[in-house]
Amino acid sequence: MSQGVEPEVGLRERTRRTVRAELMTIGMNLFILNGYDQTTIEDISAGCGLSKRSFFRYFPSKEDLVFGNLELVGERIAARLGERPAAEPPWLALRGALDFLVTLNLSDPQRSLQLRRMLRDTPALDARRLEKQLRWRALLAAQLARRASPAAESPPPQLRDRAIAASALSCFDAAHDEWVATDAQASLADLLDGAMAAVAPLT
Amino acid sequence: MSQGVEPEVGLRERTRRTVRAELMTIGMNLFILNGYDQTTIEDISAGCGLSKRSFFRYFPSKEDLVFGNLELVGERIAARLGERPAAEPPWLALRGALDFLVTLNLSDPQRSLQLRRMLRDTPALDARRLEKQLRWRALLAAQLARRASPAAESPPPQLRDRAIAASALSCFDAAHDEWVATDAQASLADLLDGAMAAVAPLT
DNA sequence: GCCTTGTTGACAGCCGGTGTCAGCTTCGGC
DNA sequence: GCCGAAGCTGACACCGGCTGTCAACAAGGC
Repeated sequence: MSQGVEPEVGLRERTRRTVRAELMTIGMNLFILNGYDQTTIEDISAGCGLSKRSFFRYFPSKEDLVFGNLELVGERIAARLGERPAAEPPWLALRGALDFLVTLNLSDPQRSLQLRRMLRDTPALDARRLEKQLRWRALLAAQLARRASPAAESPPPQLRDRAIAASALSCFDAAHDEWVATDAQASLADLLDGAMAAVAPLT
Repeated sequence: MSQGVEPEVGLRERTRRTVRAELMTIGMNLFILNGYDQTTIEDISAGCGLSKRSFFRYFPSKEDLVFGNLELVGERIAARLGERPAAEPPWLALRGALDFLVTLNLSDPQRSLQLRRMLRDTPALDARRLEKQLRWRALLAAQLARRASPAAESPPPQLRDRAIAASALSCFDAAHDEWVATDAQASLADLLDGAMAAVAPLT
């Protein structure tokens, strides 16, 4: 018995992770059901049998219940970008890296739709999502900087990389909104292709 | 005497506008001096001889002290876009419209630098700026939709317009950040040219 | 078994934001 | 001028997100 897959992790850490996950699912369910602002932290923590104070020992803020994993997502996209062939032009490489986001959304389309609709009804929360995206921007720009780029001096390379990375993310947002508008009927990958091609050719 | 330039506006409205303006300047000064989060609404309203409650009769929230005019700015940019020749390609037309933002920043560079630095230290506030920019995005996309565009069906026109508008705004952000990084030494207009040209040729 | 460390609930407090209310000022009609 | 309607104000109470503190308890290492 007791053949733990992770022998390094004790009871403490295991229960902690369980509670964390439970708080996330309970919270998201309540958010989608009653709205983000209408759901208080006491509602969520009471659903877990915890006090309001204890909630903040698992999450630094209410928003992190929703966006806690988003930094990791940014790192993944950047990692994908790093794996693209060096000869590929930046715009095309970004399109490839963004396939990670496409796959992520398609892994649970229903959830993705619900989340996006909740954000639409909670502008302040959507604003925080954009803030997280600023970090993605920086990570992607840093990856572009590592790639061999046609030596041009007229735009400082840092500016060039950030502008391209930011534009690509904007295109994804536009595509994602359109995808939500079609109730996930359209192909997110095709929409992203269309959005990016509309800005610059995907050569 | 009493030859008011605006006969329509009574004493009530005049004092109201005065107080509003005073709250904005006092607030911004305190924000830049002590930081946004460290400045309480009572600090600001007390500086104006008002109670905390009265502050909210002039501004719906603390953030609106900083971003109150931003919606108007978006409308102005969109208006500029509407004035561009119909034959001009969208990317170039947006570059022209964004000259409004360039001029705005250059009208008081010092203030612009201080504001941007404060936003850098207050991520939550910067997030709200991005939220306002979402509105700009929509306004600009709507203007693009009004323009004659090469009939293409593969990307839905709404998606196409939003992607292009969002990318242009992202380029401005990148250029603006670079401009702030150079302490306003570089030419904001040139940086914007460089950023947009790096994404797509400004033809 | 003991001691360190982590976790918890309870309490108090700060701040942004809202509802309410009574008292005052401005304004418009007369 | 007068007077009533409408606007503005401060004071108070309240909510919810968030933080500091503290005593009690459970888990883990030794």
